[in-house]
Amino acid sequence: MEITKRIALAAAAAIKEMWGQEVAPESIQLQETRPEFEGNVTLVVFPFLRMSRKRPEETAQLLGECLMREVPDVVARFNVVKGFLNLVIAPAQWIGLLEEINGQERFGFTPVTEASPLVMIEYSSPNTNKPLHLGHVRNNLLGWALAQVMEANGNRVVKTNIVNDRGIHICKSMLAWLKWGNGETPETSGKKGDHLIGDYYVAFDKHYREEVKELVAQGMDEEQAKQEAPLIKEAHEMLVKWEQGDPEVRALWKKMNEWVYAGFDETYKALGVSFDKIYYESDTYLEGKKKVEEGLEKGFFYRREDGSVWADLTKEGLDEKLLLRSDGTSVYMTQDIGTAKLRYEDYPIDKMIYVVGNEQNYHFQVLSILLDKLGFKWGKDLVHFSYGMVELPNGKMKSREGTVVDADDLIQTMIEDASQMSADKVNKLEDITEAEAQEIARIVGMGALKYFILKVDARKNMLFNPEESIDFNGNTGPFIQYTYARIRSILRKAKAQGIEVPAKLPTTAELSEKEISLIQHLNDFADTVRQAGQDYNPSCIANYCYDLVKEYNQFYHDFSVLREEDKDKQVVRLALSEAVSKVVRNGLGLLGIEVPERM
RNA sequence: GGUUCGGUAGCUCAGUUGGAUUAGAGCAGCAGCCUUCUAAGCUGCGGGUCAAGGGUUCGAGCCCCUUCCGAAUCACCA
Repeated sequence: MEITKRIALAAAAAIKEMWGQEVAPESIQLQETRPEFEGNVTLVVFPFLRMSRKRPEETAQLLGECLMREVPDVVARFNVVKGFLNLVIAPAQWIGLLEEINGQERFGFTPVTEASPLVMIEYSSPNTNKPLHLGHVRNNLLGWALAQVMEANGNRVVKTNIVNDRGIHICKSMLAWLKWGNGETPETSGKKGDHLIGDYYVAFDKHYREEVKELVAQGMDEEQAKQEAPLIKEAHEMLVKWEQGDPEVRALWKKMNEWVYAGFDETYKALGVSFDKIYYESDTYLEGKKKVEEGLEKGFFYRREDGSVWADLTKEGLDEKLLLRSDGTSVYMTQDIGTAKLRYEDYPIDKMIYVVGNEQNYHFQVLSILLDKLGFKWGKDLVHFSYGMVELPNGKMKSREGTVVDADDLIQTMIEDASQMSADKVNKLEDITEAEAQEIARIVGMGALKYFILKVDARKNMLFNPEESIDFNGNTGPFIQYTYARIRSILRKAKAQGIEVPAKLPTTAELSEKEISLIQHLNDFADTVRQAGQDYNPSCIANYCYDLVKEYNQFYHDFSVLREEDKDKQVVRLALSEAVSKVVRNGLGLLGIEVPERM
């Protein structure tokens, strides 16, 4: 049993015995002792002063004596500072804990069974008219990490993507391609499909703005000009044709979407993300209409004189929300309802998590209420995993102003920088093939990018400065990967010397403060994983990994793992190193960050 | 204006359910450390009114109220 748990139970029993009060063992505060005091675990006695009716010091003293009696194998000795009871734990307990951590391949993970709750996570959700940018990268990395975290906490997870493949935006790209494309394809141009389509989207916008400008110059007011410009009218006509199923338009749409999907797949692969099921809005938007009609019949919604359908949410403290336009076409909300319906037909999900930016907080507040009204049992408790925007030094990313950080460019730059970095190193790895070097550069470059994004609290807006490239030193992914690679190197060398870490560790070795602190730290991994799942926040795992590795590094410089004379101590330090590497591998794994055996 | 979220070092960020005279990392700056298990590292130094004010209590960066500043949102856009 865990050390803290045993202490908490014993303390609760002692309190009941001495002062006759029931205390839940979980409510007893146990924390790591500050380095300036002697001890490993500290029990805070302030909450029990009312029960003991004694001074803090006296209360702590009594509790300490009681614990020495009750769990003598755990508590070796204690001291009292004000209301803090500092406990020195018997070394054998720490050895036991270390064995336990090393004994499990996935320490801190909750196993998934058939009976585990089924959680669906929607993330990515791209539009098909432009390539992915840094904002999407944050979404994809968070979505993937969250899926891993939910699984580590004992949930069955279905990762899903809803592709926004229909609407005026894709018609704009199609039209521009028809007008100015001369039949250009990804093959003939050598461009990635999503970039090719993105270029035509930009081209449309450019010509469109010129038209508007010209109309304004002719005396038309701007709002009218925006609607009257020939290009936008043509795009609208194309959308109507699309909705009517015009074979020519549909064929073009299909062809161009395929190009985009091929491009996205490359980016997804580079990011290391994947999906179990992909939905397309072209399939779901009609379902949404049906569902709204259904709600209309049941009286949840109402129809206005112009034919548009609305939901009145004023009772919930929100506004009235449009669900169908007066011409009967669907809006964003309608599509999400349709998608929800199809999903629930496919999977009997218990919980739905939407990974979508915080700009849509209001949308999901409304969606939750609507899905609940329409009878989705998970609607009320749906989770909008709302993450903050990625900002640039001069504000938001705006594709029109060309101030976007392209995902593919960024990935390529990161890998090149990592490659350069290792080439510049003095103590380069020798006997390494070119292919291995490239693979390491990929792992390290992506590690830097992923860690940079995931270490920040998902809810907060974050800043990315393109002028300064993402760091490889300090609090970064590569630093953690580097420590991992070094530990692996130590373990390889130990093995070469014939030293293996046994399952049963020697108990005679004295443990230093640093070693005990490291074992405690390792043990916290389980709590961190749990917390990440509870708060839907992978960032605490990233920060945990950094803290752990930082502590190990300091330990590593104070002691020699391989040169220790005392065999027992050496084995314990090797076991500790192994445990750190394993926890780091699992922790980074949850974030989708790979670890290199050498770097 | 309503709603929601945020404000911690020059910059980027941590800070678990309130805990210990001194609120932590990294970057940037300065000074050291490669015959020693990988220097993508380690050790020092400087840098803070935790936006401001009040409250709750043994104790507040964290909880409550007020104010200031910033962001998002409040579309027959997606």
